[in-house]
Amino acid sequence: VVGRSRLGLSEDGILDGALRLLDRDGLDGFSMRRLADELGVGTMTLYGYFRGRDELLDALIDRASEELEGLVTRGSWRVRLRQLVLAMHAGLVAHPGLVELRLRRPLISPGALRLSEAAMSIMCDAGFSRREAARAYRSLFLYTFGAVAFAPPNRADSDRAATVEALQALSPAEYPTLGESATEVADSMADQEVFDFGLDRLLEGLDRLRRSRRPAA
Amino acid sequence: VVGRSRLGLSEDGILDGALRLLDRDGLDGFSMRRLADELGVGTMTLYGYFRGRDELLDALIDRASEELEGLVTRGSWRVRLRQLVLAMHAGLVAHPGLVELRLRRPLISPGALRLSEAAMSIMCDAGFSRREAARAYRSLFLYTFGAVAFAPPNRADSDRAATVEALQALSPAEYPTLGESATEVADSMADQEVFDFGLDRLLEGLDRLRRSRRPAA
DNA sequence: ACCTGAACACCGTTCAAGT
DNA sequence: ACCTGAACACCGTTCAAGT
Repeated sequence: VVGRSRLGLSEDGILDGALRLLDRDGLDGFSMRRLADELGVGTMTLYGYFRGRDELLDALIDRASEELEGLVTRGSWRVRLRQLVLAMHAGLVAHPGLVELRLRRPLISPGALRLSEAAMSIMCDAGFSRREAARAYRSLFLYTFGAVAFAPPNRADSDRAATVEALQALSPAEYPTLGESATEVADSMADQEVFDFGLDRLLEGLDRLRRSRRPAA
Repeated sequence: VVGRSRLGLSEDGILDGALRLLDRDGLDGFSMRRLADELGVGTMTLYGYFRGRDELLDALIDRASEELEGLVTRGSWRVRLRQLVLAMHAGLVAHPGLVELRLRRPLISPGALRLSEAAMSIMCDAGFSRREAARAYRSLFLYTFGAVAFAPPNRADSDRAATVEALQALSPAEYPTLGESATEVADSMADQEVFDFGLDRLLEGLDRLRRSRRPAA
């Protein structure tokens, strides 16, 4: 289905260009006019395929979230859930612009709900109640999106440098612990393992909850 | 220090107006021209106080983050850290627009670092290494900002409704667990307690880590 | 059916000026 | 010192038209 219009245009082709533009220039650099230029068509041509900017970006999210699906492998509920969340994280990191523009709407396209289905099934099978499983997945979801939105890896080094500078400017009297921990705090801004650290704490806490409800296991 | 210029203008007065505008109309509704109108001055007047839009918004964040400081009370490290994170969450929920515009820069103003100082000192006193404490606070921070950015409470009900609709449209064959858990999943979109749930799992996981390093306690 | 330029109501910011 | 209109280079989108 590769473009059957006069100019070789199609919804998919437009979305490809949009994702390319978003990855390259960020959300700030994204505009309908620039996208049209990128595709070599008039701006208004895009409005024949999408009702407007918002609808185009929604369609982009919907399509991209289908690619987030991670291979669910064998192992304990905890191992499988961990893999699922790490796959979601990796998928988002590949396209940080998507996270930025998803702030204002819930993520409930069929593609995104595949992940929900997989996560819920892992947890319900493991003995969590449906309510616990729903809350747990929601927590993991918020943590994962927060991590990509507020600590995109491509920004890690500059954030680290800015943090060092800010910490050095503090008075040791008012900020004693931060003064002693300047290195560790700055490192945590650039540390790719921080996400895994928090994820493992969350999973540990979920495991404790599950064990307390099923003392036999 | 209430406005000493010809028009009664001051940096603080401008920031007050900016926060009011941001709370009322969201980041989409915020513009330099509208802020100037709101304040009853010419647009360019603002440029006498701030170099531009970005600097103005940065100043707004810096000032607002000082207000996040929660009263640190007595209790175990876990109780105190929990209160600190809940205070941060409540402060952000009061001004969701701030979260939106903080996406692109690290949060390292002195005001924000007060919270870091308090959290680091609680955890280091409790026996966490500086590295663990830094990672732990970073995880809590990402979780908290993610929760406000991707699940602002004022949007909870409409998100819940949209989720119910999306879940009902799914084929039970492809999404069996989600079909059974529709109520619980939809509820988790509107559930004010989801934040607390995830926070408590994180804290539980941190407690397990701490205990494993200090088997005596 | 598919595509588009012109026009409208918006932006942020530079510049040169007004008091 | 403090304030500002005009102008420039951008936006998204409506409308009326071109092929």
